[in-house]
Amino acid sequence: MKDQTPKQTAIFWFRQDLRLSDNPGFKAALEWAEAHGGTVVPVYIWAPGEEGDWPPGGATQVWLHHSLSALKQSLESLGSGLIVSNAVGTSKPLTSELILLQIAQESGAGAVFWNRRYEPFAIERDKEIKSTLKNTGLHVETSNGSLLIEPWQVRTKEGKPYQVFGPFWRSCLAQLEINNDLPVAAPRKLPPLTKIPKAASTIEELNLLPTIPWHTGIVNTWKAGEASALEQLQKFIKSGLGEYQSMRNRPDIEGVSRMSPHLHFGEISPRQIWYAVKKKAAHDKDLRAAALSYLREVGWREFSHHLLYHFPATVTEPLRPEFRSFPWESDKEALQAWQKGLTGYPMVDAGMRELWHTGIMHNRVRMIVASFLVKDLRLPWLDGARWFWDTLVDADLAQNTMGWQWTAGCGADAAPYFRVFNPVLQGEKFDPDGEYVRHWVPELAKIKSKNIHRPWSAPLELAAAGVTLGQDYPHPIVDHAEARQLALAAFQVIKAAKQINH
DNA sequence: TGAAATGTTGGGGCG
DNA sequence: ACGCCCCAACATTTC
Repeated sequence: MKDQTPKQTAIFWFRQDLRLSDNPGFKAALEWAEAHGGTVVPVYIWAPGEEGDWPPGGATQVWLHHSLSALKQSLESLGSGLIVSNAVGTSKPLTSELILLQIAQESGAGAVFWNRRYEPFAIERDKEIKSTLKNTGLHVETSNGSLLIEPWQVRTKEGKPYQVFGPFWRSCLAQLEINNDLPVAAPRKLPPLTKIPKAASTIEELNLLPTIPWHTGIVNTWKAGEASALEQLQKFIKSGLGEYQSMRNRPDIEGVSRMSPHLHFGEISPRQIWYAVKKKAAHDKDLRAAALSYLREVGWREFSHHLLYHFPATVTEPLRPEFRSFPWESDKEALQAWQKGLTGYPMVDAGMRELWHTGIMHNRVRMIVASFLVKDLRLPWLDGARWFWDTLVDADLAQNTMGWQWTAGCGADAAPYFRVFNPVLQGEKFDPDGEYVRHWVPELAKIKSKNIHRPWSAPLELAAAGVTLGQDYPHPIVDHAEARQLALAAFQVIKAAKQINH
């Protein structure tokens, strides 16, 4: 190759958008390449060191491994391929920036494309990379591939970011009625990947899978990748949407869409979901309410990104400053009991075990276990957030942060301090037959549903089932009624702190 | 996207 | 027959 080779190639940098359909950044790269008579080099860079304090957790890595494999296969089946680059484990430290520059040089690229991310450290890094690449004469273009509306495109009348979900979503809906691009179909074929850069690695070499195989539950529960995401969406729309409103809080029933990990990795876009659901509802008027209630949950995902973008400090700091003086406990044993699903509260333990085993936890149960950690045990919400970060396949900084701050009461539109979930009542209400508990806490499988959420109050039944509390299943690590009083008392402390600050 | 405490009402048992 | 008490059942208030 001569030095004067025209820069015809476009690099597309895959990040949290591991799909080919409705991928605006990828589409832009393809169009640029076509216009310049060149090709596209699809790239994925593994650089966990650039993820701030939140490098991908164990479950995330397992998912990523399989999602990258699926993506690579689709790219290859369309005549292209995926360049996988590893910034970790080499003798000299590499960065995404250096890797992109190197690939650009080797492939004679004239442009680099990607879809935007919204985590504070990612914004910072991407800004630097963009500036560096531009300074070397490259054309750089970024797109919105992950959200219905950009965080900065929704504002209150005073021009401020929203802190309450209701008006936020109303405003989004109004905008989306007027202006919402249709999803773009996947390309039917791709320009060939002619030259493999020297830095190219393999998915295997990223070492994303654990050496001790704890991840079989995840593998058996899920199928990562775009095809699986689209298939699951269709299945949900066909057979789950109608009952969504009535069943969405029932962890013992398949009542939810299970889109969250697919959305996190960008195997599907929220816009694809939006249009598929809208289309179904237009076809079947009876599904209108169900469709709105489901899309509202997609709205919470949008809201979380809005909050993360406008209040980046909330990743570690409470949005409400008075919570800095909340008297959190420090109890390693209690934290571990919670993590392992050994609190003695069946509903909490079932959730934590489901999480550990499958990488997911039903949303209703997330609220229950989170409330238990933060209010019954009074352990810091960040401890919970970090555990979820490591164990959830859908771990997403925006949603994780918002969710935990909501539960702790220190976030936007948060649960008021006095709202303390009773794990027994929540179990009786949302797992009325005890099937969810029976599945994840098999020690209690023989206990009748009347008592399964409070086994300690049924000594005869426990004896008949051969279960001894303290041996086969733990005693409750706290008394909920007492714990509630202590939580309410703890909140008086920050009430006082708020007074002093004002 | 709670739960507990407190207040109110009305039917039925009972002296 | 009547008033009194008890206590579900429901409503309201409080945390």
